[in-house]
Amino acid sequence: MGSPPLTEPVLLILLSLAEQPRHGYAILKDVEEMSNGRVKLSTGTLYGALCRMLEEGWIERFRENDATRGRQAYCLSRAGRRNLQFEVSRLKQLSRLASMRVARKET
Amino acid sequence: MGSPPLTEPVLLILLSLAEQPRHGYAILKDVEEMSNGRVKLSTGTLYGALCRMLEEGWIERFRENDATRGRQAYCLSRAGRRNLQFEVSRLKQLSRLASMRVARKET
DNA sequence: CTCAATATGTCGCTAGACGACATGTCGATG
DNA sequence: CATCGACATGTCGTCTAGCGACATATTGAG
Repeated sequence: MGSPPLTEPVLLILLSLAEQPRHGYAILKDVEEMSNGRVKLSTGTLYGALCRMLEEGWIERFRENDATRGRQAYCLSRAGRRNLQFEVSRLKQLSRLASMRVARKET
Repeated sequence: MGSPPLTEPVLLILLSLAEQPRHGYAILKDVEEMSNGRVKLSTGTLYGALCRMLEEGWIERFRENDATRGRQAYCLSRAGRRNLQFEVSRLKQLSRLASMRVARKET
């Protein structure tokens, strides 16, 4: 369909969950690590995005056996994984195109 | 420094100007073509972004010799090109990371 | 003349990102 | 036991980018 409804924070969150189920705080740390400390998601961004993704069925709640407290983990749904794969292939295309364009006019 | 102040529309516009100077309408068409018809920038997005980029010194006005009408072209500034190169290398990194993460858990 | 394509620009709405704040648990240290 | 910092989740208000809709003007084709 249209242009990416996929913003950068959302992509990074999905990427984080692609590896393994994680709870919110772990996602925060993982995203920061993934981007070498550049992207520090605020909790506002994180939980807002998680909420939207739940509604759209990209992620699901993941019950931990020792689910003691509010500590709740999330995992990618099948739809979410498919979606992510699609977006990543798009990203690869864009990346290739961008490299070519930038390289051409080099001084 | 921080996280990408570089949104998708802005990246595509810079990429369009990286190849050659263009006026607004040509950028619109080029971006659409680059993305295989997926990304259709509205003029609101385009001129808003151009304005911001002018202010930040990423692009400059480019005088055409036959500058008859309001038709005005833009070109990348040195700072803009440097910035673009930086962002593209970042994009490549992200793309690589994303590919790995998505591939790992393949069924 | 009229219409479509070219071309530039404004305005208001909305959604997403983000900083700041609020709350609570848990383990270590004094 | 009191306290402090890391862990953990969530809300709220603001700010801004994106975008659709509208306005306008030129130009070449039919």
